[in-house]
Order: sequence, then structure tokens, then C-alpha cells
Amino acid sequence: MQTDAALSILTALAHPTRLSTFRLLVQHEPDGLSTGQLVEASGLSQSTFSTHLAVLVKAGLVVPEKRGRQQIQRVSIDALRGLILFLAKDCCGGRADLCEPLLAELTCC
Amino acid sequence: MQTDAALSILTALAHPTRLSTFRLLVQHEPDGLSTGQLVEASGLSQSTFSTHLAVLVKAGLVVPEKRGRQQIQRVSIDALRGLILFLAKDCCGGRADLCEPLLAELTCC
DNA sequence: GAATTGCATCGGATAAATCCGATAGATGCA
DNA sequence: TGCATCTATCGGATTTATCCGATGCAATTC
Repeated sequence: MQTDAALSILTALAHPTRLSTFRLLVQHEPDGLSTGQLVEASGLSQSTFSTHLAVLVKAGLVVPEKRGRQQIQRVSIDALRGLILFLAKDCCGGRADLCEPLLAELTCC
Repeated sequence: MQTDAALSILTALAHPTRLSTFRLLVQHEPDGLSTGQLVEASGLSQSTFSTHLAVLVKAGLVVPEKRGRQQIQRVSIDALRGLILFLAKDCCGGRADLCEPLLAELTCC
């Protein structure tokens, strides 16, 4: 993952609506949710939410799939993994001392 | 980590200057860097960078320490770990199937 | 005590994000 | 074909972020 891609993902997640949308979609893996369901969950207007969703899709965090008139949205676990690796890379790169406590808690699940 | 805290961290990292500052500080653990050194590395004016640094500090990602006239800045690995756990939590919580590929790459380092 | 250094904060200009209603396009149904 | 549904995009108003120079404050130095 390059810096620009990481910045896109961080920017996409740095908004209450987009972060909760992303988390909601993670919880609904692998079925996904339709855009309409996400609009309803967001409580925002349809047009406003559509703009937010476009940010998530452009960042690669969410992948849409056409199903009739609807768009089914799913998260990209790969994108999430990429971001986490990017954030952890600096300390992992030759810094096992920093990385160890980070991984210790992650492997607990 | 609560949603608000995660949002603060994501917002703090969702800016080129702040992200590169954070990564630079990770690389300089555990000695840290002075604010002046960070200003120089950023290429921005001193006042502008000070505002960015305040965002990182407020989010808990960077912890300042007075040393004479200077402020030594260090990252909080705890905050980074907190964010990563927050992002991974949704899939880890009862979703070992999603979490496994995420951890597989992380443990490689 | 006066001058210097290091950093934070203020004031203000510019750019970007956010929100909505209205509209357009594309798909499915009667 | 005509109509309803689902989603994206446009236009525009409001808020927020970003940037800088100037100033203020605290700690060191002479």
C-alpha cells in the first residue's frame, strides 16, 4: 500500500457516517447490504449518503455489485488489511520491539 | 477504544503532513524529535505545522514532553494499537473467518 | 534585566467538505 | 409502452479545514 492509497482510506474512514457504514458492512459480511438499506441506517438524505458512499468506494473500502435495480455493497477486507499493514509497517520494519506488543493483542482473537 | 476516539485518530492521520509526521516519529522511537525538527521536515510554516501537531496530540497519537525550551514529540504506540484493534474488532468479534487472513499477514513480521 | 530562542495562538484569507432538494438515468413491473 | 423504484449527479448554501504572517508567552543566555 502506497501513502496516497492509505490517505484515501484514512480520509474515507474519518467521518462518522462513513465509519459507521463501513463497520456496518463488516458486520454483514459476506452478504452485504443494499444502498437503500445503508441510506436508511445513516439517517441522512439519499443524495448526501450517496456522496459518502462514493468516497468509500473510491478508496476501495467498499465494492458495489449490481443486482437488478439495487446496488449491493460489500467491504473489502483486503483494503482493511492493507491499511493495518501500512500503519504497522513502520514499526515492524526492523523494529520488532515495537511490533511485538502490537501483535500480542491482535493474536488474542 | 470508543468510536469518537477512533474518529479523532483517523481524522488526525487523514492528512499528508500529519501522516508523514506520525510515521517519522514512529521511525524515531523511542528518542522522539523536537517540534522544530518536525517543522523543518514538514516544509510548512511554523504556525501551520503547530496546528497540525496539535491535532495529533489531541488525538493522543503524539505525546509531547518539555525539555528546556524545546518540546520533544513521541508517538503513542498504545494509540496506534488501539486504532488497529478498533478496526479489526468488528471482524474479530465472532468472525474468526474474516480475522484469520488479516492476522496471517500481520504475524509475518 | 535585556535579548534570543522555541513554540503556541490569533486574525483573516482561501479552499474544501458537507448537507440538502431537485433532477437524471437505468432497471424492473404492470 | 407507461409507471414506479433505486441510485447517481447537479446546483447552491453553509460550515469546516488549511494556510500564512504577526503576535504572545515562557525558558534560556548574555
